[in-house]
Amino acid sequence: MSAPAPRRTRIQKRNRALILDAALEVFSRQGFRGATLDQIAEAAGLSKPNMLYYFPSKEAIHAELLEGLLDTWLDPLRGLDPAGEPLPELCGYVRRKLQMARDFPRESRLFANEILQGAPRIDGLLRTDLKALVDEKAALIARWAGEGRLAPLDPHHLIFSIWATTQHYADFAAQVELVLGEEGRDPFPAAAAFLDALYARALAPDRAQG
Amino acid sequence: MSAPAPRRTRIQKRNRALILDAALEVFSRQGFRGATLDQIAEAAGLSKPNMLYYFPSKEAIHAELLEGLLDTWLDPLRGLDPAGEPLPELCGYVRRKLQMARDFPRESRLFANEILQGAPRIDGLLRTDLKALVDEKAALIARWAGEGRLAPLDPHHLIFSIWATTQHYADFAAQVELVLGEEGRDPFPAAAAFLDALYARALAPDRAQG
DNA sequence: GTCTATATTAAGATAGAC
DNA sequence: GTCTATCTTAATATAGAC
Repeated sequence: MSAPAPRRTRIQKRNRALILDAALEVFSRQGFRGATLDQIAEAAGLSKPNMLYYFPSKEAIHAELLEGLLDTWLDPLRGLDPAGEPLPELCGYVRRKLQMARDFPRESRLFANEILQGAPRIDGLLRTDLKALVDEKAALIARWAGEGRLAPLDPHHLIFSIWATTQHYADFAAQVELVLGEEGRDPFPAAAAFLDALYARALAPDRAQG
Repeated sequence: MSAPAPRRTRIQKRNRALILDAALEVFSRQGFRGATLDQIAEAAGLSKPNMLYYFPSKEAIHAELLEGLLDTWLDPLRGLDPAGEPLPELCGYVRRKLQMARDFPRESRLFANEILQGAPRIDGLLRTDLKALVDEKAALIARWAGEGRLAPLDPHHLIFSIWATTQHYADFAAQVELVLGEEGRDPFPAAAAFLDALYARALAPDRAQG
């Protein structure tokens, strides 16, 4: 489906990477319309015309970021293993997803910005790739619940809750930091412990009745 | 602290309300920088200069929206009653917060946009009003947990998880709709049932050990 | 590949008539 | 209170020299 990777010189690779990194920084904070090429060029350390030598337009830069995003973003869910034990599998998923929020907060915010706006530029990918994967994993979770190996919770909404609780630490980091009031301190260890306990409790299957 | 409410004619009240409603619509989707006065004026059904007769600037419109927001937004948490039963109190809080997301999705997105950008315009209010209320209610939850009437979960992170899971249905509505694939249908009843079950399970106190 | 200079449109805001 | 016209700056993008 994707075009073949074009051959690029070292300098092209370097500058494209600089631009994409700078654009991620700016788009993830300001959204598409709020970001300006000036801000991105400055963050990349390039002149605006030089930046536009590498990408034809603002839209093209944004599109390239979004394109690469969803695949990485769904990796943790892909890793949910039908052959594993339900409870550890789901707790592992939560842990991986939280780790993504910690390691890639800008990607999380870029995605959040896009969805907040109504997903105008990523709608197609969500309808196909995202929905297919979620439906597949929701079916797996439903099967586990049906076998009594997991609490009987709506699988789609369970996945939503995992997305929400983990991405919260990237998307709402400013608020988390202010509320916890320990502004230098890393909130992720406590978040990981909390989420593990939350889901371990909520997902444990009902005891077999006599 | 607030200035006294200025006296206003009927036409002033009507037009200010039209402008604020239109601005909420636009700011909540596009963020502060992404929104334009042209979009807001058009949505309000007023000319741009006429709109600027009622508000001195774009910033002033946005500031007025944010100012009114936090109070309403925190009402559900304020309702957490120290005299009530812990489990029903918390489930009631979740229910009220979800109801807010359903009834005021634009307010939720406005808030989300502001935090995503690093809370530049609402930082002060969060440090004072928000933090004070959260700390107060977290202490209450900690007390309940200490008395064995609630599961021993970190109260601050518990509150974060409730914010995240409920606001998700407003902020990420586009994605929720696409993933559920029933595009006309209201996802809130199922969400309410799921969240009630999730928190009822997770928050139930450990059984007393012999 | 990179730069300066600039064309073009959009956006925030104001002037002044009515 | 509302409008048309307009000022000013910012923003996307391009031309063309080096």
